[in-house]
Amino acid sequence: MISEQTASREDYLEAIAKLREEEPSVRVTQISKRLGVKKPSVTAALHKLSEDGLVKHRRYGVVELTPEGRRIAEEVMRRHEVLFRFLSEVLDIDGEIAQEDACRVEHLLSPTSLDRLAKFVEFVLTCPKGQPVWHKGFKYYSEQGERDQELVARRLGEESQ
Amino acid sequence: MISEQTASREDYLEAIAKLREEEPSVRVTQISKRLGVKKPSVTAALHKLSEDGLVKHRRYGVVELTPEGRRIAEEVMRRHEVLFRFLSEVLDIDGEIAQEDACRVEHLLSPTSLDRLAKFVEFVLTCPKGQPVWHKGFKYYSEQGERDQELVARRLGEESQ
DNA sequence: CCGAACTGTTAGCCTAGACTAACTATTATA
DNA sequence: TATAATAGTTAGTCTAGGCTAACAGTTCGG
Repeated sequence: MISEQTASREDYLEAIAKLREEEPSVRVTQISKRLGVKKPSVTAALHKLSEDGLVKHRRYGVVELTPEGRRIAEEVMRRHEVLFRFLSEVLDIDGEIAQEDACRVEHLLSPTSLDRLAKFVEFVLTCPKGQPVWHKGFKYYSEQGERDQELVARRLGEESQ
Repeated sequence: MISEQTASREDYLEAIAKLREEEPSVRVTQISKRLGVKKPSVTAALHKLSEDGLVKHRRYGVVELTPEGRRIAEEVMRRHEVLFRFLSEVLDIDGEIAQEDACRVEHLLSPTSLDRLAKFVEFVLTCPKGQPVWHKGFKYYSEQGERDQELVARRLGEESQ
């Protein structure tokens, strides 16, 4: 479903958890479609995840998360959510792209940055000081900037010396 | 120098470019130290990068970027810079962590998101509407939030349904 | 100018993940 | 119930990257 070339263990757990919310039983084919990966890759991944006690899976049977697997999946989903909201709601990135970027980045950001980002998103969208103006302000600024992207890049470069 | 377990081709190009700024000639050992990777890994990486025409390197000699290699390296450094500034200046993340996160994420974010993030950083730090207040506002908010982090997380969760 | 010390390379092996081709179970339908 | 279709697995390969051990070049000091 979501286009990706390579999926990590965490992606599998996340996919299984999401599918579980949508359908009563999770099967290899569903995971395969969702992650854009062939079925043998899913089988292989499930083997490893089984060994690590994160999923339960008997040959030709359904796939389930263990409590530990579920815990991790939920953590990943939380990270995904934070990133997705930042990209789509704060940066106003197209939903499709925001999903893909969130998928890729969700495994790599440190907990520190992630937590801080969560607070930041919360802050920006809540705007406690009562200035939701800033959001419109950014959109305006950003659209203007589309024309002289180069200029902005150059300014960034200079300031960073 | 920067702690990392696995480095991508782009990391090598970036490291070479950075080292080049610091010292007249770049050698395998320097790259190895900088990326926290053993020397044979560097040799192997240089082979591939040579095949792709991104670096020039003769056995036991110095390492140089080709024009194309330099172009890519500069692009990566720009991405790194944008991410680092966002993390350290906007989110106020510790410099060490910000560097590491930027290193990991810089290869994965889409150009769209990256450009938008660059503009966002510019906007936030420039604050065209003349409200640098917001920055202090976030710091305050964020410190308060440290105590009831859980609560914030929960609120995020609810809203995302 | 020769050997010690350092630098770099090769060879061989490991891990994560993905793929195809071919085989085995299961399900469903005539 | 037999057989076709679908689902899942196995086996064998591939790629990117990393590592160690052992070998080969270079350089520097005596």
